Amino acid sequence: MDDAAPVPDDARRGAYPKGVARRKEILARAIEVFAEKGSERTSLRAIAEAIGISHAALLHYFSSREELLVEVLREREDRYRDVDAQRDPTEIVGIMHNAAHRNAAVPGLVSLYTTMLASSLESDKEYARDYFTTRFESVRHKLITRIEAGQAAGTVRTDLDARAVAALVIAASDGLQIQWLLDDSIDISKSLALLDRLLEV
Amino acid sequence: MDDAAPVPDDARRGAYPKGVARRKEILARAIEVFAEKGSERTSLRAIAEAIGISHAALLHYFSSREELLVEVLREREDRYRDVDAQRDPTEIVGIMHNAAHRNAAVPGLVSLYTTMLASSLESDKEYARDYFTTRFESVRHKLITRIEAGQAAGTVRTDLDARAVAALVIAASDGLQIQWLLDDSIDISKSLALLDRLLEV
DNA sequence: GTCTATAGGGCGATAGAC
DNA sequence: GTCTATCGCCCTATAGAC
Repeated sequence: MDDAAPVPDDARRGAYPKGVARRKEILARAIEVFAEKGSERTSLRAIAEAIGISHAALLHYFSSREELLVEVLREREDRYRDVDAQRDPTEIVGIMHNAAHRNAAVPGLVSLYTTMLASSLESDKEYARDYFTTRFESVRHKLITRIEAGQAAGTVRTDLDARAVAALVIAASDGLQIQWLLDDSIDISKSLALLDRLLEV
Repeated sequence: MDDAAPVPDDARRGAYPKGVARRKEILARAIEVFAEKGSERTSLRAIAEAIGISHAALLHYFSSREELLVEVLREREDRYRDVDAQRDPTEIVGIMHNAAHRNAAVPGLVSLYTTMLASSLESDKEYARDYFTTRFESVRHKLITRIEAGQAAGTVRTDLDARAVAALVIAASDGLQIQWLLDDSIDISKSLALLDRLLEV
């Protein structure tokens, strides 16, 4: 939160302090909107209307619809980074479980995540694809560290490849959320707790 | 494959024999096209062009773009139903593993599956949502039967809830495919084999 | 059964006034 | 910094000729 420097301290796209603040404000409002309305009506015009500005104003802060939607996901995830970091470093499924629990309150954001993930597979969606590949790689790494810590501490089976487990845990977490979005009788907690038990020594 | 009866023996949408044959032909061609090109350019116009007919002709056989894309997924899946049914009835992860192996050759179809799954979450996509909810429920059921058979045969841990395991296995399978689409260093087989081992007694 | 033509609309993005 | 206006595109779906 500097004041006069023209340096994009936000690490992204040349943005000046005032602009950065407004941008954050817009993102916060967008998160609220998506939490309620989900991946419905995600055109620039619809989002702008929901936020209460024009779609042209939206494009003043985000250079494209794709960038806006990705930044919504990033911002939302960043909010909980510190919370997760404070958890027991040998917990593995626990941190996904925690995220799933938070997400249960905002199916709209889970739906947006899924929609953007699918669209990132298209060749002209570089911005989204970069976000997801980087995100997956970083989450896998975080998990690998935890898995190895758990193995060293004797709470996790040592006959398992950490990277394969990490990919599996993320996959389970993402996949269960989708099944749950389609059928809320699916019990994400139950399946994740089960996976946790399977990994135990 | 009857001949003159106006009954939709295809179980769907009033279609007459000649029409059914042509419809299947179109679906087969569409599967080829998607296998190559994936979830790119999936507009009716683009699909029609790739197949070599007009988009209006396409709509003569499928009442909407949504229906066409769902039927592509259904047709493709139906092709392997018998193959799976013949496998050892106590195999669990094996049948997902098998599907994953088939899919590795056609990332385009996996990508289409993911895109349609995401879009089925939107409220105006009833046709797609019906397909996916029914499909998930039926795959879960198939797996539950296998899990219980495995438990009875003594090859699967008996301290696990079959439905929770089923949801987990499907989630893992779907989720790993997505990670693999974004990063082909992800080893689906390795993670699935690992899950298989975890379920063993 | 397949085509061409077109209706009819939403979209992302830009230009330029204030 | 935000707006209105508009461009130009692509889309789904339909109508009607052949």
